[in-house]
Amino acid sequence: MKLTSRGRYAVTALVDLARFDNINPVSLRDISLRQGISLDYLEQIFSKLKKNEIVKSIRGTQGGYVLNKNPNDIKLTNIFHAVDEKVKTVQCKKESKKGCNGKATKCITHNLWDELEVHINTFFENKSLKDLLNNNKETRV
Amino acid sequence: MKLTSRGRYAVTALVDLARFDNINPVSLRDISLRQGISLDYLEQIFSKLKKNEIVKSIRGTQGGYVLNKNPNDIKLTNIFHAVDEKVKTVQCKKESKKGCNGKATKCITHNLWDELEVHINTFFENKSLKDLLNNNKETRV
DNA sequence: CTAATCTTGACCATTTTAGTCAGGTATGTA
DNA sequence: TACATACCTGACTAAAATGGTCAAGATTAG
Ligand code: FES
Ligand code: FES
Repeated sequence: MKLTSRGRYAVTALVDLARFDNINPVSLRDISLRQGISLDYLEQIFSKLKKNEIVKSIRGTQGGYVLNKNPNDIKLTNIFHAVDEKVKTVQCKKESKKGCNGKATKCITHNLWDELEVHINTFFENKSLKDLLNNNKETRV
Repeated sequence: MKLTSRGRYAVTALVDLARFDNINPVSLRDISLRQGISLDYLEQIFSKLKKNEIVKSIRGTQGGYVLNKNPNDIKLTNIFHAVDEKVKTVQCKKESKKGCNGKATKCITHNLWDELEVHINTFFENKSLKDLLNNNKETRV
């Protein structure tokens, strides 16, 4: 199971953004330079974050992005959902009674994978951007 | 983040094996038929499980595989490790002070990804094959 | 002997990832 | 008004990972 760079970048970029957006919009160019993430890739990512109403954009000179919500209301779940970083422990559809690869029934370990998915998602639901900001200011233990 | 079929198959196959190995070795062919997993793929998987001393093999007619340990001592961690299903939340090396892609320092969200990795691995460390057997008996009735 | 099984290694199609590239369009400022 | 800054969009691609298949052989019970 691995976390993609896209998901990592989305969170990192938003933490960066959250730190600086008090006064002015933050440009992707700045984030790119500060965090060492490709500008072109960031643009793809922020396009998704915008569609999901996590950030707002301001065009033109001196423009950039600002958060569209309180950092406390932006959970990792929301961020990951926005950039299609989903937790998938199975192939089969949840609604369907069928198993993976169109098998007639669910497999004998199915409950386990459901549990695992819940376990991971719980982590994402309990972390907000606010937590990450605090966490980082404290230089943390 | 997604769990690979390889990891899922390994666990499913071992649960199947654990159910039947009381008397005789269990052939991969049987597991393949019961669980609907490609025989050739199972062979790759069991080769790794054997190298990691999770199962023993018995060759020849009436041969097959048997568990090499008590189901209680086979954790998901062990199984996943054996088949290279690792939890990776970052690209950078843990030992190194450098960040992802050879950056000079770790990123500002690094702690988060470490936490996440621990959170997931904890789940795997607390589940044994025994748990899955019990679990399954309960739900079967 | 022969059928059932494990053993090994090569091979491959498809999908995903992590970007790059090449254009736009909008807008504050000089 | 010119122009630099920044967002916006879509196409493209190299490399890796995934989820297998295929072929050929070695062991051993019956
Ligand atoms: S994981 Fe899909 S059938 Fe169990
Ligand atoms: S995840 Fe590698 S530097 Fe933070």
